[in-house]
Amino acid sequence: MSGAPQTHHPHDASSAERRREILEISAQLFAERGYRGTSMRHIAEKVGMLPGSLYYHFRSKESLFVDIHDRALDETAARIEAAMSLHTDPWDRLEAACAEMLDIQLNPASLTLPIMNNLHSVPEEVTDALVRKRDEFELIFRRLVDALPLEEDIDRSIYRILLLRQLNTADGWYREGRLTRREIARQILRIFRHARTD
Amino acid sequence: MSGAPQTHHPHDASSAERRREILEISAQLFAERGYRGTSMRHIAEKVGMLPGSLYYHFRSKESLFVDIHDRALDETAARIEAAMSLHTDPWDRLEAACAEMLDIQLNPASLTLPIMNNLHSVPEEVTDALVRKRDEFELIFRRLVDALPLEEDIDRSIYRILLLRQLNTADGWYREGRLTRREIARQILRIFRHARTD
DNA sequence: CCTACCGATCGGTAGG
DNA sequence: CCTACCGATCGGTAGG
Repeated sequence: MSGAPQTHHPHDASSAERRREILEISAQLFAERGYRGTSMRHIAEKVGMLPGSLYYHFRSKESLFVDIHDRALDETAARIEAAMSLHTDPWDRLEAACAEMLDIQLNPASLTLPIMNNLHSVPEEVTDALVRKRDEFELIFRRLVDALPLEEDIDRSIYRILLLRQLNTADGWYREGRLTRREIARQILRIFRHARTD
Repeated sequence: MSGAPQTHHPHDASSAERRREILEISAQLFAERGYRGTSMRHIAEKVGMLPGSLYYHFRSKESLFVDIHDRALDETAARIEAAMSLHTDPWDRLEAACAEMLDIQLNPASLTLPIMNNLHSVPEEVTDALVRKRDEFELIFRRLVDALPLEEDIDRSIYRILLLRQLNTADGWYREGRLTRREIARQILRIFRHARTD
């Protein structure tokens, strides 16, 4: 319960802070320019240290990325569960989850912009671990979708995949101004809402 | 009408063939590993020439990518227009277009796998040209969606964007075997079909 | 966390 | 289309 990070070196308070700072800054860079397009030198520059110094905090670029990815998913899962729990109706629960997810994905100031997709820009050695973590995360949506009173000719597996794609890739086209995040969540749900009439 | 490529050097028949071969092979590599993850050396190796020789056929890696992108969109537009034109009902036309689009996006042997999204893996100098070309292509879907008898509280602009996202990113999750491309097109349309009842 | 550095790889070019 | 090469950049490390 101490919450100590699983680092491989002394983790006093200031070191943990610094580590967190590196995570947040590099998360933004990875989100903007992709894994390969983001160099350790660039990260170091924005953090305000020299390139080699990053390796005092992280073993490698890959482990830095995996760390961001895992933390982002954990935090996102927690926020979504909290938002869902305020509702009981299955459609309301789904909408709350989607709105929260969009809010996270579309907020550039967010600590958590994981590059949820386009894993082919990440070296193959780490994709296995990322996919496993992601599958675990998506169980939330599997449960949400399974609880829906959907029309019977809709494949729930495809339905879930399509919905998640929509949420995860929204940052690729969203532009501040025209529509709020919440209005977009509404429109997505508007399209995906196919209630069984019983 | 000669169909001669707009190259900057002699384009006899065999040179045009070679050029085409480079385009097809590099298109696949770009699709698999992203722009930055694909090196000119790797392309050259798969084509069967030495790295420097690629520059006999293309001015730069960027221009090679832009060329692939433009050709892919032109060919895709032509195929979609042909598929659409077999129908008159707006929903049938949309479904035909989507099925064709999916068929292209999900076919690994296809000459045209453009990496339609994730433009942030491409250097900024070329994204303007790519986005312009893409906007032009998407006019097809703008017309298709505008012709639909949609329920009135659905934003056609968002609707079009969401549908295109779905089609363009399908290769990120599709796995051969479980469902055919046509069944997926059906499921997507099943979700996006919200007819006005009038 | 800095200094100083390594080997590998990259896009690209001159000259034939 | 090959030979031979360039400068730049990359992830990472030793030693302090």
